[in-house]
Amino acid sequence: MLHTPGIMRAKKAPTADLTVLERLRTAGLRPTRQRLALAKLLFAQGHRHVTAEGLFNEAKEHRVDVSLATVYNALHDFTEKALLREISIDSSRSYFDTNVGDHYHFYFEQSGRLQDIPAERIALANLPEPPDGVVARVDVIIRVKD
Amino acid sequence: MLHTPGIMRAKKAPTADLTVLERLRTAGLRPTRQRLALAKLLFAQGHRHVTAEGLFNEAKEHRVDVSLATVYNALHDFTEKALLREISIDSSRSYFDTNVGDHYHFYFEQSGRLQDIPAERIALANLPEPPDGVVARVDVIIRVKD
DNA sequence: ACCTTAATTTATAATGATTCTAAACTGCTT
DNA sequence: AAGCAGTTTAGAATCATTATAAATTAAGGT
Ligand SMILES: [Mn+2]
Ligand SMILES: [Mn+2]
Ligand SMILES: [Zn+2]
Ligand SMILES: [Zn+2]
Repeated sequence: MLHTPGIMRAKKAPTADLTVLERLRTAGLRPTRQRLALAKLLFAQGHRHVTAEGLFNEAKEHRVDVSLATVYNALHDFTEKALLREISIDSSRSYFDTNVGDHYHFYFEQSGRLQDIPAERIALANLPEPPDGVVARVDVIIRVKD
Repeated sequence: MLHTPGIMRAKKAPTADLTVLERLRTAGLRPTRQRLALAKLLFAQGHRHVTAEGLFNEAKEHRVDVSLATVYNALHDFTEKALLREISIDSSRSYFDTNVGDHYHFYFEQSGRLQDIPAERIALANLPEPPDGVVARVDVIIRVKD
């Protein structure tokens, strides 16, 4: 007996899906259909830098039915739970980075693309202490005219 | 014979004004009333970090009659001529910096304030070369939760 | 001073990314 | 199965910024 497409879709998820589901649960986020689909797009392959609009379009290409508002909600929810980090590079839009570890960036102004630079590739010495408060993050952005 | 207020305003400008006027001319920008007034606000005292809205309000306080569109135009014209530099820190708005030399920043997230860090205060070694293109600028932003 | 012209200013509308609203829906616990 | 807080969503609203196009002005030549 052949299984129907409908049943196939509901079948127990393969490893990658389970991982994503666990990630959401661990973060305290309900693994809804929308979040699971977006998380799969975001975390399936290596590290990525996406915009809300970009992820929204990617979802459409993959026949993931999700609203733009939900993409924004998910990106922010993921960021709050440290599954993503937000990067301000261009005042016109926000980027979200699936690499939440310590690292820096090349920013290619022409294309708007971001590329990771591992933390150990740059020696940042003598970082001054702020006069008040605590350092939340140190951003290094090498802007490239390409 | 006493001079009228109208004539007083048209009188030869004091040193500070001349400097600003020369700066605009040297940059190839017509020293209009609006640009002169904004440049005076920007460059009169030490280095500053302003937003368009902030400068617009400051102009109002100083009875400088100028439109918001002109503030944006001037900030961008000044930036093109390297009298200012634009800083992207927060995706919601742009900052303009009167310090166009090599330096870095503290960003106080609570207040939205920026503070300069002289270039020599941070040792940036082993900066990797971009795969393509030429480095336009290296931004270092220390984000402080205050 | 007067002309001419291109640059500049400005009120106003438009844009575009992001956020808000409030109603419908759904995952999870009991 | 029921209840409910959490989530999704269409659509409206927001807000910084940019575009438009008409009025003004700086600069140079006469
Ligand atoms: Mn794909
Ligand atoms: Mn003042
Ligand atoms: Zn990254
Ligand atoms: Zn600065």
